[in-house]
Amino acid sequence: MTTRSSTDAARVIPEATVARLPVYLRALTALADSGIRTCSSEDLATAAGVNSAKLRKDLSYLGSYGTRGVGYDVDYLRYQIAREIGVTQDWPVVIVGIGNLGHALANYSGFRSRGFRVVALLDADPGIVGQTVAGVVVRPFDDLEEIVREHDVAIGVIATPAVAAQDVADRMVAIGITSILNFAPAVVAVPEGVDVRKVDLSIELQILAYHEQRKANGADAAPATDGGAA
Amino acid sequence: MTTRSSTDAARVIPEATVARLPVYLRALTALADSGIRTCSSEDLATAAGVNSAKLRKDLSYLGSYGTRGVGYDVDYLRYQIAREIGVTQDWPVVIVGIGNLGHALANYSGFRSRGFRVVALLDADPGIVGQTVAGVVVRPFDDLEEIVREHDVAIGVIATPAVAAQDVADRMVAIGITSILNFAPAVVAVPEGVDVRKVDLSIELQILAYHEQRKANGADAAPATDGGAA
DNA sequence: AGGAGTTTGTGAACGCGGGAACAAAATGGA
DNA sequence: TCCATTTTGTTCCCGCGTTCACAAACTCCT
Ligand SMILES: NC(=O)c1ccc[n+]([C@@H]2O[C@H](COP(=O)([O-])OP(=O)(O)OC[C@H]3O[C@@H](n4cnc5c(N)ncnc54)[C@H](O)[C@@H]3O)[C@@H](O)[C@H]2O)c1
Ligand SMILES: NC(=O)c1ccc[n+]([C@@H]2O[C@H](COP(=O)([O-])OP(=O)(O)OC[C@H]3O[C@@H](n4cnc5c(N)ncnc54)[C@H](O)[C@@H]3O)[C@@H](O)[C@H]2O)c1
Repeated sequence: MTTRSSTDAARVIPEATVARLPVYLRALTALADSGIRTCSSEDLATAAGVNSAKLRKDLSYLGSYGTRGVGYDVDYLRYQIAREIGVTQDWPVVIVGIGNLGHALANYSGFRSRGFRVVALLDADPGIVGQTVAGVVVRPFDDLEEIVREHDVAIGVIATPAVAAQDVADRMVAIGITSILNFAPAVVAVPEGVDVRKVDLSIELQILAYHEQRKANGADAAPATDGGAA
Repeated sequence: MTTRSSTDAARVIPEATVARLPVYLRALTALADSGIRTCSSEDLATAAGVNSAKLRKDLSYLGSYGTRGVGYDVDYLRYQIAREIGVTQDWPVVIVGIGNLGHALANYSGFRSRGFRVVALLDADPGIVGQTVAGVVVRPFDDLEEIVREHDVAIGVIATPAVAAQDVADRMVAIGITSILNFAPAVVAVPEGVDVRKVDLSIELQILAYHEQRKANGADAAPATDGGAA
């Protein structure tokens, strides 16, 4: 049915590569915006902050879209990557939990420009339901099923407090959502076939703190005194 | 072999392990909050959403803090991990770019409870400077140096538009910040010795979209009935 | 046309991380 | 005291991902 390429059989793209494709896409868009029509793997790798060999290998999983001795056509490669990722059309997305973070997400213009469309904002708090955020009226959480069916939503965003995250995820899964982006600092368990990705500010900061501490101790050589082996 | 105390140098913790320690810490806090004093690696692994063998190996990099046949003392292990990460005291943090996202970050209570303290909010827009956000007055970006020196800040958060990210990062690095958490969808280059971690909503969504697309296309390529369930 | 220069695509080597499996250590009961 | 049970800490193995290095392919200049 879809653009089923005749040449490719069982093309499996490594997960690490998949995670970098959006970065390449962003870099290509930046290049295109500055009027550049063609670039080498070296150019693009620099813009994307990776090694050029890695970039070439990553792109090789998609196909041979470059020209030896020349490089890559920026627009063409950008389209190919967008197609591979699946963002040539917009994906409908629902956001659950319209608190501090939910407001910021609702107002985020980057959704639209990167292949996503927020079709609904949902919250369980009657005090928030009915408010207009970013031009969209917040609807009760119980409308989730109706909305998901109506817009054929496959991707849900959780921006509720941690205690509610698992419940919200369960409801999403029950209704047919198969991809979840979780901002709550909680591990959410989902059945096979459902993807969950997490964005956790505190974890990122703590990783930075760890390295920061090591930098400090490297000069200092004075780790905290340990209570000793009991 | 013998669990020499923590003052031993040469203890190199794999990056993948470092990234999971905060998750263990969170899980341990949750266990402690529900009154559990002791747990097995299996219990903790379940709470953290990982394999128990991996958990044990991760913890073994820190030392031998468990008791065979018994498990781990929740509070003790929690302290050890917190100490290893470096969050037994608070790290001062500055946030640059107090727009939609910056507001949400400023209002985020999770900073304080997880080892971080927001010492300043900065913005370049005179219309935003002087406003009070989360009880803190937004200061001009040019005050960065003064603030960093005064509070000995090592960690900076970038929540500006993408075009400003590199400039802000450069200023931060010049002033002595050595760890950056970047929310802007841009690759920021920094000198050796400075750590940058990125949080990118669009990338996460695009990764989900890729897999979502594969699930949809899988109908014509998938081998019979394994299809996602099971 | 042919050679020099460029740049891609990929084969191969290597190191890191994940997971199974097991020996070592601690508890508790007979 | 001694043995069965539990659970940790560690070893071994395998697969994935990164990087190097180079042949193939293309352009451009003479
Ligand atoms: N604010 C930040 O910058 C930030 C940063 C990182 C992580 N987080 C995490 O993101 C989540 C949201 O943070 P926040 O600051 O926006 O919190 P918040 O309390 O301001 O907002 C949470 C919203 O979720 C709604 N909610 C609660 N239970 C719900 C349920 N069962 N179904 C639907 N909606 C429900 C609440 O009514 C509220 O509007 C939290 O888990 C927080 O830890 C926030
Ligand atoms: N809003 C979201 O939910 C969201 C989600 C993901 C990523 N992001 C990214 O986070 C960043 C901020 O998003 P936002 O929605 O808050 O944008 P915003 O435009 O609302 O806020 C940006 C703020 O940065 C300030 N600023 C601009 N240049 C500056 C400079 N050189 N120095 C200091 N401050 C400067 C502006 O005055 C403004 O207050 C953007 O890069 C955006 O792509 C936002």
